[in-house]
Amino acid sequence: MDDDGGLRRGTTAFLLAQVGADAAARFAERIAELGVTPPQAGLLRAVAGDPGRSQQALAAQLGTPPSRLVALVDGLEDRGLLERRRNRDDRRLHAVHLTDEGRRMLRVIGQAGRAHDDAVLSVLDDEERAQLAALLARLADAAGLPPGVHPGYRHLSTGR
Amino acid sequence: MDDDGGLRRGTTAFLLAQVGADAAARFAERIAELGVTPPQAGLLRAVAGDPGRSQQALAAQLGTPPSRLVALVDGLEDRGLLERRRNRDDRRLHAVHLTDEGRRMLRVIGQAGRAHDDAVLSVLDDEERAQLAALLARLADAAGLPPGVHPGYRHLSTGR
DNA sequence: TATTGTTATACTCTATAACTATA
DNA sequence: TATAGTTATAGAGTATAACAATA
Repeated sequence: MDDDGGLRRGTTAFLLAQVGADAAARFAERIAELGVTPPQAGLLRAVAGDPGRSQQALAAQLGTPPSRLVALVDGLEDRGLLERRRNRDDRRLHAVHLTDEGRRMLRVIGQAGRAHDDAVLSVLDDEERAQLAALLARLADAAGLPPGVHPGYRHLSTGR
Repeated sequence: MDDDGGLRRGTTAFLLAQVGADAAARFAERIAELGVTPPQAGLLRAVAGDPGRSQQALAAQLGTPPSRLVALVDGLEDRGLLERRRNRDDRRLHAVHLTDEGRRMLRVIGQAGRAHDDAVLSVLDDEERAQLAALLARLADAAGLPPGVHPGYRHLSTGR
């Protein structure tokens, strides 16, 4: 049976970190072909979820310093995937929107994500996948992780 | 039931990356109090698993460039947790060993790891923990992840 | 004065490549 | 020449803090 309670591979928490980091790395490789990094994909997704927000609001949601968000938006604006629209009433605010091309890119990223998901879980049957998804969702809830936000955004030095 | 097949939180692969990164970050915080980083802890563990190996062998196991391993060994040697012993037959080789203090530290890290594991999994009962451990072990096997080696060691630019 | 966004700077981590000493 | 280890250097990524524009 080769079942030692999961300790041959270390603790379950270590396994989680190990498998999770591998999954993240493989996803990064996949979307690298699209010319996008995981933080960029996350920002596109965050913008799509609630278009027109300020950069401050986006930074707060992602848990990243505003300065980093500026650089991220810069890169995606240069690539024509995002655009800043200045608010006429309060000219300090830059509402961030997806361009048509940004929406297209997000769809392609979504396809890549589903293909990636399928590749990662290929050795599990449907019931096992559902079990795993449910268990992980409970861990995410317990840890207070916001849906759709990768902890890689959170800056570590100040703790949050 | 609030069960949408796990998609409220994105794909299962994303959840895996999210929960895994959070677990890794929380473990890092925990052992930071011991004055050790996760890569250092991983190296101590690798040395303990097969003491006296050369730095090249350790670098190969961990999937890291030799230059990085030198720096890691340097830090742990300065802290008195590791020692290099020169091979008399081939004076190029430096066999890496744990010191007594290194063994002590590794035990404390192990305790921290078990406490961390318990904290991460606190919302799951014993049966659920076993299920999760088994599912993750299968994913790790399928991905070809070597036991006890965090992918964070693998350099990304050259692919491996 | 306070807030949004931006820029400047510095720091950490890591890889690559050159170098040394031994073989 | 080849190999183990080391050092030097540079790049990516990110945070902190100072700054400019607007309120």
